[in-house]
Amino acid sequence: MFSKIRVLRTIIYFYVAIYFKIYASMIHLETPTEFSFEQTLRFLTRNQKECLHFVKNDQVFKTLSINNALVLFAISFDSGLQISIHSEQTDEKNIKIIKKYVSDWFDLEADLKTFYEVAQNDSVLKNLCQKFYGLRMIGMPDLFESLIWSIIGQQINLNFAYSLKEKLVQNFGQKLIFKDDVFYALPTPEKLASLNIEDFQPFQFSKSKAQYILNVSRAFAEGHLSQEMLAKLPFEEIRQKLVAIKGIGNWTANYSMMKSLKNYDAFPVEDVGLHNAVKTQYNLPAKPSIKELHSMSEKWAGWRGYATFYFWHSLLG
DNA sequence: TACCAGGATGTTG
DNA sequence: CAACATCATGGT
Repeated sequence: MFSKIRVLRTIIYFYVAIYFKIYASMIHLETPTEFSFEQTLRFLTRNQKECLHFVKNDQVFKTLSINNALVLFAISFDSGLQISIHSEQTDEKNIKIIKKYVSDWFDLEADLKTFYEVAQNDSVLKNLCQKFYGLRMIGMPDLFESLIWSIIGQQINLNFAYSLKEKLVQNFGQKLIFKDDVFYALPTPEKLASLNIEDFQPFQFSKSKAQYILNVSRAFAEGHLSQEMLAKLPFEEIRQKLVAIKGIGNWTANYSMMKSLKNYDAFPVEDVGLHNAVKTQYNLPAKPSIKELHSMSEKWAGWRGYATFYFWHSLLG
């Protein structure tokens, strides 16, 4: 009789432990009315070489470095976002950080209603908004990541850009192994700052591209530049501080401002993808000039970055 | 082979 | 300030 109670107690303990193991690390994140998980996945799966997140069975896997420790979590959708954390320690602090990260990443806080109202001024953009209803600007909550990614993407096609990023991440990034799968996170600024131009060349980086990446990495590693520092500043001051770094031009600055700093009006007007999308969507005989784009974009005032994102999305077909 | 790709910098008029 | 030249690297 005594041993039966012990067995029973053990069983109960076991299931209680399982319960907490599973449910203590399940997080629910409310989504706004204008939110489409389908469009989110469509964007996130746009390139097979993407190595900083992973999508399988409508679940998005992401590794995040929190206090120098990698944490893996998976996001799925079921009347709101469900986040499960696959990590040993998941304290309240980490949960808070992850919630904030996902909210920023999928841009859950943006006032999409107002964007859609503004889009009514432009029949072409209005059409895209109906087609991609609920698409939010999938961002990069980490400014360093968006700067590195946009420098990689300068003047080369996206496919090649993804393959350069893959090499950078796999060779210098942080690695986490979970159930025989390998998950990566971006190299730290310190790690990249410690490299030389020659270290990049075996991976097909041009010398200038490597130098630009070093410039940004060193600025971050040495504390001359940080996301917190910039986030407080007004639009033009942020842009100027970014452009002051050799290798960051207007396109890169605006790209990062829209993707990482929630400057929804940031407008990477030099973007070739935008040019192609606008040509197609407006049925123009040729790609628009920068001047023409500035003029067209007045209709999107306040939301030029969001409009750009929708035009990019139209390139997926 | 010439031209293109989610540009940036430097020089010239 | 705007137009041009040059830089690099791979893909088509």
